[in-house]
Amino acid sequence: MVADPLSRVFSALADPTRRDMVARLAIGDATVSELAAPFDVSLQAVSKHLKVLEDAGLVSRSRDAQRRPVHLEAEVFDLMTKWIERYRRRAEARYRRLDDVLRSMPEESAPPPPPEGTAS
Amino acid sequence: MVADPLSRVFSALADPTRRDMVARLAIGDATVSELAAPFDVSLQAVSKHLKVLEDAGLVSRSRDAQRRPVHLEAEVFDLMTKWIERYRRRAEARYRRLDDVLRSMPEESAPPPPPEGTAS
DNA sequence: CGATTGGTCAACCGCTGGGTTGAATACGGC
DNA sequence: GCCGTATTCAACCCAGCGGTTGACCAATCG
Repeated sequence: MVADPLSRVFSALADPTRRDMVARLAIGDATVSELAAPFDVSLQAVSKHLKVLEDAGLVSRSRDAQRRPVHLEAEVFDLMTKWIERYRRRAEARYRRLDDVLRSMPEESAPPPPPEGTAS
Repeated sequence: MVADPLSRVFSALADPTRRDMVARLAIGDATVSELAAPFDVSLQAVSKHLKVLEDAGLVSRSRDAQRRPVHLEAEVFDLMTKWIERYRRRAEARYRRLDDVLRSMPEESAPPPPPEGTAS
């Protein structure tokens, strides 16, 4: 899995089980078994999910005797938030602009608008 | 593809090509061919990508003669943003709390903390 | 030391995702 | 009505994902 960071984060969170794990980890660190408990899957499956989350930078794992406590890393969320906010704002701005245009020229809507239609 | 909305949105954006398309659409609506131009894939592949984005509620498609202009829908972004913000805030709050704890009791860190380790 | 607990590695399996090509559909122009 | 343009549908291919089981490490307990 050698994808770009953003793809890794998004695809890590595209799985509901992994999102649930993140939700659980937001409350506090947990061991693999603790994380596995609520889910009806093998420990190995959970281990795989954790690897995905770790590769995405969403969690980190340390060591405590036999246990491997999992810790949620909040910073990576920013990567997503920034990307999302960027395009959302642009889209919303466009929407408001269009709104203005429609208000200022209400007759230009039904018939074929002049020539070309590529630019904006 | 009958997954929950959040999974659909995250997994739609897990693909770099689709993110690029969203970026392009943030500038303004575009036809399928226009969207396809920058990418080195077939028109059919682009059509599939658009279907994924549409199923996720990220874009909508109308009709203009033979063309099917694609429009970015900003609202769905909120779904993600809300989810992300929720857990990020919790994780950050925990982090600050831990910080406080560590500051107030600097000796309790290295040796095995009392018994049990499940709760928090 | 051997046994137990906690977790990972490896191989495999069925399904889906992203890509292809080729045929079909939906319009507008003539 | 026919042709070209814009897009989608259908079938197929291959890689990767999420799941399994079985074997394997790591560390603590007796």
